[in-house]
Amino acid sequence: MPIQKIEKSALLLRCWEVFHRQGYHHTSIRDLAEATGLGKAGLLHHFGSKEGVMQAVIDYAITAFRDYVLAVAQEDLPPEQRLEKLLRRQNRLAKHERRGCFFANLALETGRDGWFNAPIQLMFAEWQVAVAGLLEVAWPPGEAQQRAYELLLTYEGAVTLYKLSGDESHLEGYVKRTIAEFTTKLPPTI
Amino acid sequence: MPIQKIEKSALLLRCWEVFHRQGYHHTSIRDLAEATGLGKAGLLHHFGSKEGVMQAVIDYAITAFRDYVLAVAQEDLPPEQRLEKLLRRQNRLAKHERRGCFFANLALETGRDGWFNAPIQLMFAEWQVAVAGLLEVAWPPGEAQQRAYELLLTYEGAVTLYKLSGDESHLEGYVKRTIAEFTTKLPPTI
Amino acid sequence: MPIQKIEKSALLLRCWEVFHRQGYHHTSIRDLAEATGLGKAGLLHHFGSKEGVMQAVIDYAITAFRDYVLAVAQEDLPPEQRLEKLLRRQNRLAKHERRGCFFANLALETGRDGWFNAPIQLMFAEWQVAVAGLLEVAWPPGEAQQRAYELLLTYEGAVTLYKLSGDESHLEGYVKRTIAEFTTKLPPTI
Amino acid sequence: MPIQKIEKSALLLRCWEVFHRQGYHHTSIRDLAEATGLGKAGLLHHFGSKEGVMQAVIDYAITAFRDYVLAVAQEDLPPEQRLEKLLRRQNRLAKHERRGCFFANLALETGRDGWFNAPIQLMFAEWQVAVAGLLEVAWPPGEAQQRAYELLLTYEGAVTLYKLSGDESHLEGYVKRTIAEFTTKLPPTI
DNA sequence: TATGAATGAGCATTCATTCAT
DNA sequence: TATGAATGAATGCTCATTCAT
Repeated sequence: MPIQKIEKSALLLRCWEVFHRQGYHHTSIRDLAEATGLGKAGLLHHFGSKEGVMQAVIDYAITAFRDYVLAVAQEDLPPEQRLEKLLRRQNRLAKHERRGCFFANLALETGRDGWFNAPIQLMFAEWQVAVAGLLEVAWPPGEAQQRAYELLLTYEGAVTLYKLSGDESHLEGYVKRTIAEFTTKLPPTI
Repeated sequence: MPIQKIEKSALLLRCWEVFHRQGYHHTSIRDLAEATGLGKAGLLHHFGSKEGVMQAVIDYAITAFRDYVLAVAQEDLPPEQRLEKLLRRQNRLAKHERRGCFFANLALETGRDGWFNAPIQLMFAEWQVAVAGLLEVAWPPGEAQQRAYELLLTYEGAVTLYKLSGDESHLEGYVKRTIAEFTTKLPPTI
Repeated sequence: MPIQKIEKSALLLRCWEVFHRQGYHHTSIRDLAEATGLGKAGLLHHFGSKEGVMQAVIDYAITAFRDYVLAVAQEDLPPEQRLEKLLRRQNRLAKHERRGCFFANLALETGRDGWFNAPIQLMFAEWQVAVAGLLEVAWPPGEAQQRAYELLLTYEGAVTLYKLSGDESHLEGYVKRTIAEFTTKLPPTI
Repeated sequence: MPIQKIEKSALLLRCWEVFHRQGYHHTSIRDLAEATGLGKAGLLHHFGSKEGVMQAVIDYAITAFRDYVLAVAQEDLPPEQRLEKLLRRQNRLAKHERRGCFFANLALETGRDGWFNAPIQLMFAEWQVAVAGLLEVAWPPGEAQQRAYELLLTYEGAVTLYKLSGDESHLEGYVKRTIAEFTTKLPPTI
């Protein structure tokens, strides 16, 4: 049983990589089958359909993002280090094969009819909460929330330009500007 | 001849709409053929391949964007009105069938291997130049440029969240915040 | 499993007939699908591509030719009867729907770039060995070999004229002349 | 008018080359149009259909073959030189791009239903007459005719093996053996 | 649970040909 | 006479999915 679960998560990681690399429509069941080692029928046996695979992959990606990125906000570090670490981890994901933000890619590709929109919106909301929590050391709650929102916008823009150009300075400049503004506002630690 | 050109641009408008609605991979030659009224073979006679259609559509979309949005920066209006008009026209395009930014959609869908990346990057560069030109009324050139860059990032983020949620306040808030900051910095006209 | 193999060989027989009747380029996957009863996709599932079907068909045809024609050279009969039987069986194949020699047809149609040339050359070499073996009763090895070579040339010419005209005497004359020359050279059996 | 005729023959030469290289079914109107410089519609305007092009090409090829190869039989040379020259010219044609015998290729590709069979058969009959005429110096008419027939068979076989293997010795051996046998039978000239 | 065969719809593209100019 | 546009059928092949084992 637990072994099974491990296997399933390895399966989903493989599928996530393929979807992330090729997008939803451009990925075929065959691609996923080859990436996982299961046959086409085997994959569909597990997930029911291509859409089913994607749903499982999104759940997996969200959990992974929470554990790898958002969890940093709760670590036992000074807040500006927590913020920087969080943003850097986020960037690291985006740089993987220069794929950018998995969630934004998916949202923009599948668009208004996307059945995936809802979980992605929740994901973004969680991100804002986590970041706003950090910013509250420097700004009052309302302003912290607004700044977290604008940071999200800027990040998605930066990742778009990065994916388009391959120029990592879009991502790095984003972190630097954010941290710089944060630390100057931080109360002196004495 | 001129009649031909008009017809071809009508053709490209139709194709642009379909690509914008469905993305590149999810659009079939059949879809384009039906949208234009030409048969599949007729379309390919003009453009050679699906990729050829897309290339022509991108050229068309860039020209249209320049004429409809960027040209506003040169109009005979007070700068803050020019900026607002430019941003609002941009938003109007994004709200069309809730499709968001055609160029960003395309870039994120086709990604690093996209043969379309180069013209889109040029498009974004032009945008930054046009907007920075307007901002120079309020800020010194270097800062105006940096602010134009950050406006681009924020816009792409806003449009992503708009497309994801359907909530137009992402786009409207973006314009309001931008104009507000601009006008407070503007020298008094008296 | 063994059932499968039988089915596959029935499949290949059907495909061989179609290719033999229509040639390679003039045969479509659709034609093959209809001849076999499998759908187009079903056929391609087994062979991967039209070219893949042809490769399998060539292997099948070579094996069948060996078993049906060349094997006669080893039968337990007087040599002149073996030669005649071999040539007659060859003719019988050529007369099937007046298609001529499958291997020569293919070679001449696909030509120098044909990926099928190599196995066909081997096939012809085997033929020469088998026939030369029979001729050695009447001529010394070197001459037997040369005569087998010339018999091959003449046969391919005869089959060409037969296919062109439908006149079976091209094939029958070939056998008669060959056997006549062979038997006159044969040592008396007492 | 005469200029036109020259142009038309240049047109047909181009088409002949393409058909000879690719076979009938594997050649498209587009291929022919590109080879001739005329547009697709232009070609069809001249010849009515793809089949019409081929018919004209066959007429052209037959005339050219008569002029270039068969006419040698009437030249003012000793008969064995005429025979050798005729066979060598024939070989030269076959070696052109390693395409083999245009007429046999066509006959084997299109087969029993070929609308081209009749003129090709006439062509072969003419060949036999021309060669038999030469052989009559060495053999009585009936035998000369039979030998010409067998030479035709052997030639078609040799050209098949040449096309298959690219080994020119099939063609050269054919000429050498033929001439050798002819000259030994020739009455002393003294 | 897993696999190979099969299916019918759809893919981008090419075909020979026709038509209007 | 010649050309570009257009057409409807067909091309080889892939798609997501189902089914029998």
